[in-house]
Amino acid sequence: MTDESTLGYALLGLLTQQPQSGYDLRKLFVATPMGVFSDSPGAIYPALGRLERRGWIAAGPAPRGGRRRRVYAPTPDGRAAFAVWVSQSPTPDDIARRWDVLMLRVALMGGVVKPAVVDQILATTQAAVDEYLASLEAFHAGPGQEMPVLAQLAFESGIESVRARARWIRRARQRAGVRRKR
Amino acid sequence: MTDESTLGYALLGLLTQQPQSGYDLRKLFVATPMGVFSDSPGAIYPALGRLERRGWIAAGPAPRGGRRRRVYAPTPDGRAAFAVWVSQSPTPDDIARRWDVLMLRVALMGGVVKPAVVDQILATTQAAVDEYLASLEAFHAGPGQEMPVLAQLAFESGIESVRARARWIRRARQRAGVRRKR
DNA sequence: GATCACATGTAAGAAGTTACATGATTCT
DNA sequence: AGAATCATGTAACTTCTTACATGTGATC
Repeated sequence: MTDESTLGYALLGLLTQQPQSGYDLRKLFVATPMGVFSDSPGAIYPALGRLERRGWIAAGPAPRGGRRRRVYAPTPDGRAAFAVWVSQSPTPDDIARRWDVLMLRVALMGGVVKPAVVDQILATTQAAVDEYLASLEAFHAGPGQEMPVLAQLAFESGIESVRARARWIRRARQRAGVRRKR
Repeated sequence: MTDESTLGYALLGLLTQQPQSGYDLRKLFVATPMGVFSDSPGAIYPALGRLERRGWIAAGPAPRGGRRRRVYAPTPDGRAAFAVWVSQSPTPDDIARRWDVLMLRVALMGGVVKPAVVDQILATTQAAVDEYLASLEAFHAGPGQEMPVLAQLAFESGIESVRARARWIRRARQRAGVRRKR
């Protein structure tokens, strides 16, 4: 079976936090930065259909009276699949090109994996970010010098983003750790 | 006619800088952060085909002897279409969800649009980034307080990225302006 | 002469986008 | 009653991904 899409996992994670309908989910996606993973009904409803066919979510009983609504909740299989997804160790590609997906996993992993696993993932992330940053800086100091000025500037924007991530991850590990000792 | 894809414009822009083959372009995408816009032959060659059918690029004469190579160069129509694309004024969506595309435009706009247009685009970008940042901070200080700790952290990563962009754009405008006065 | 790297491409399938369709329910 | 909005979906289209196909020139 092929992998589920990022959007599918995002929906699954939100349902893990709170059973709700496709319409509710869509409102969430429109209202928050999670909308990057698409906020159109033409993506959300088919994704919910896929999750249902996989047996990862199931719709509750149809409400008697009131509007037609399908309130989905994750099945045990769905919870397990979601736990596997959020527990993935970050790959270099996650760091360099799918940071948003990694942050989605972080945002939704609370209550799903043990604090020790969260720490582990954040530690791996820190190492990978530092390494990636070093490679970008090396490029900038070396072959990057030959690029046109505007190309260099655009590249620096990328470097600054990664620097911001490197700083963030240190704070995040502290905050996540503190919470654990409560 | 529908819009060309981001990958298509990226290829067109690179060809504007330097006529070359699909293979050369692919090497570029693999070696640089431009790879985010896809670096697989299954995307690049069809994109080149589309550009050719649009009349935006044309292949030079087949080399006699040596390997089979199709060296593409932009046509006048292609140059014009590219200039239109890079000159677009940044939309809120460009700022919030397609920053990478915006940076691609910046990286490739040198020599294609007049310095005054570059300044104009960067100024618009600065205003839009500041506004977006303010909205994120308002969310963080308000409804964001109710999110789980890890979700807050992930959100803060996004805020920090945008802060980095806000700082970057100020430096970038200076550097781009200085260059102009040379 | 065999193998490797060059260079271009195609096929199947997944998933998103936009736009439209449909009906029920609540509001005025 | 009529309009707006809730809620779910479908259809056509585009483009990407992965994997494979093909042939030629260079290299050992």
